[in-house]
Amino acid sequence: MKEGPAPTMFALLQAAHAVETRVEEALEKVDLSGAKFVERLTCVRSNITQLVDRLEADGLVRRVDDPDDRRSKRAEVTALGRKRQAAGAKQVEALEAKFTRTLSGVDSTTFRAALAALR
Amino acid sequence: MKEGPAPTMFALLQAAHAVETRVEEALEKVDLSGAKFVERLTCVRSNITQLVDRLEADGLVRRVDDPDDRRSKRAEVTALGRKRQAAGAKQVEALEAKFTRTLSGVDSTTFRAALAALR
DNA sequence: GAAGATTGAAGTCTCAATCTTT
DNA sequence: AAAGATTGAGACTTCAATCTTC
Repeated sequence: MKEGPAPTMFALLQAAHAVETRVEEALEKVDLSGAKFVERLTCVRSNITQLVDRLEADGLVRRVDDPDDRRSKRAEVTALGRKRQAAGAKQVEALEAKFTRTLSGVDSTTFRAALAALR
Repeated sequence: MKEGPAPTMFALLQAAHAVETRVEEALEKVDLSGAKFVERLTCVRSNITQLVDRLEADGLVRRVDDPDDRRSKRAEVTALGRKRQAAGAKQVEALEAKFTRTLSGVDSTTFRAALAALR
């Protein structure tokens, strides 16, 4: 019945998942999602298209033609978008503070070095 | 232009995302996905229904009526399912080994304690 | 009514194919 | 041909509603 302790790799994934859930919940308070808040650029183009679709539907962003390149569209953040972004940032900052407190007993340099090695 | 270093919280999420991508890629080699391999029970019921749908479509699982409770279905793993599971486990083990090697310079007890605190 | 499973709808992500513009 | 955006399809996840059985 060999069944060692849960590998560290899964402990990492589990911890990250828990943190991510908290981030999503915090952003939900201000009617945002993680994806909408981050507007990440580390994804495929079609994902951005759909994400901007949803942001535009929420009135947070407006598509504008790029005058310099007619293939391009610019996503212009609306006033509501800026307000929402600020509210989201506030939520995330609060979470970061709590995160830091939770890890107050840990040497952050070492911890971050370990995470960086895994990237 | 205050713009501190990327918070540790995001470093964690980023590292976990990188690791998860590698896990998915490894499982893809044996025609599995992370969800199909883990068959996690930490999700809502409707998710399980759909996951079993996909597993059944792949021939890895078979729905069987529960004789003791006519509301229930049992998901019986097929021979192919067991074979696939073993292949997936092999891939994951290899990744874990690499993961451990990458973190060989880190005190795993401390690292795991930090992760556990975040759960 | 509560517990099983399922369905429908929506968000997030990826890939392949397409269309326009450069 | 290469670079922009988009569309269509599929995987994964959640929630709300429904249906059957307990």
